[in-house]
Amino acid sequence: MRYDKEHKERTHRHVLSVASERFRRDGLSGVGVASLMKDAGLTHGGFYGHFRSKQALVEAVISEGLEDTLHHLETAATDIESLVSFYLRPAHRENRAQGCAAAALAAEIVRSPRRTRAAFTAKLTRIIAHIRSLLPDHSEDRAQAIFALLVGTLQLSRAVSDPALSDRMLDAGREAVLALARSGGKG
Amino acid sequence: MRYDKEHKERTHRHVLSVASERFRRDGLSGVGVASLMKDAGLTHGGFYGHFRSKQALVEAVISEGLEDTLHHLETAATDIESLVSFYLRPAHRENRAQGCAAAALAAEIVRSPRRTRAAFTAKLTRIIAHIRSLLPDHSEDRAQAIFALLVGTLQLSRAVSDPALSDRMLDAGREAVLALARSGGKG
DNA sequence: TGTACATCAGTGAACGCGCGTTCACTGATGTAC
DNA sequence: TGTACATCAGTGAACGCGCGTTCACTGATGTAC
Repeated sequence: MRYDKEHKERTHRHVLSVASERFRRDGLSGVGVASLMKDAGLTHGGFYGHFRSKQALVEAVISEGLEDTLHHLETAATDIESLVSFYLRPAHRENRAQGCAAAALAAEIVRSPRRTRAAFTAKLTRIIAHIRSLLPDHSEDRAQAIFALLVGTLQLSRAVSDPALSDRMLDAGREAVLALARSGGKG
Repeated sequence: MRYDKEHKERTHRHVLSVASERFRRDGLSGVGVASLMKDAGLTHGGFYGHFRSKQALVEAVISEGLEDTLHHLETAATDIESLVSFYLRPAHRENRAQGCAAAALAAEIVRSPRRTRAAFTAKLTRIIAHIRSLLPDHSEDRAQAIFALLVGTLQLSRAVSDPALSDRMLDAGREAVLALARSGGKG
């Protein structure tokens, strides 16, 4: 099976994309290499032709996943109202696999090696910078708090078993983000 | 080895307490039954004399852990300023094992069976009710948003690899919670 | 244009290991006589 | 008070399974002649 020049690169991206969805849905430790490669339509042995280890894949997924989230925010959210409606909409709560990587993976990133957390930090900084650009006073502190509020609200709304409470939390989160955007930071 | 009447109950509580710390530190799927029982000073076989399954332990830990968090908030936080200083202090960020169970376990609770999420929801409701009681307007929406902001801020501050950014996020979170408490909910 | 060969992405058996769970067993001690 | 026995919390070997990783191999096809 010899393939054309771009074949391997395409497969690499495909595995990365499948991994990105599976990790967000089932967690970093909830997805095995074999099951992941099966989902990608390949056998497990081929994995190591694309990534040095599972940890290397995790790192790549975190970079890719947050880059993705950043891209979504940049295109869908050109003002704070659309940001908050985009991020805290019920469809986002229901769709973990394609949703925000920070919200899905934060807890496991905490337990990851420094290198992985550095990759996360780099992307997070850019997401916060985008939010900052949407704020009337461009407050860095407020942008940080707003993203934390978005992530926390999405996570809790997903964890809760009562749909009415979950909906209400999304609404409360939306209102609170707008209040924070209005009130301005401390600096 | 026959023991006095309360011996088994004491062991049960001890295993639960060790599990509670280990789960918060290493995640629900990062702690095996054998390693957990070794930490508790016992052998793995004895586990099933105390819990029906690992999932049953997880449920118990979530209930216990959030009850604990509620208790801490009730005793340490009698106004919104002390709540926010208590929750977002650096020592809390550093001490996952004894810290807020909601922040440590939310991501994995999302993927847990309905029963487990119901246990979480029950305790979460009570935590929010306590925060609500500290707010000038007793706004339920604001209380929900404030807890989401606390959880999100703690998680992100733990995930980030840059200590200065992490400190700043705690500060920004504190300021934002106070702003939310002041500005009042939508209702 | 036709043939021989080198390439290399992907295959799948095998590795040692830890997982959750079961179960026949141990042995210290409370209780019955 | 002394002895025989029942109790039962805890032990540790064993189960089937999936984990991450390695490696000798396959075989379709681009390239050299």
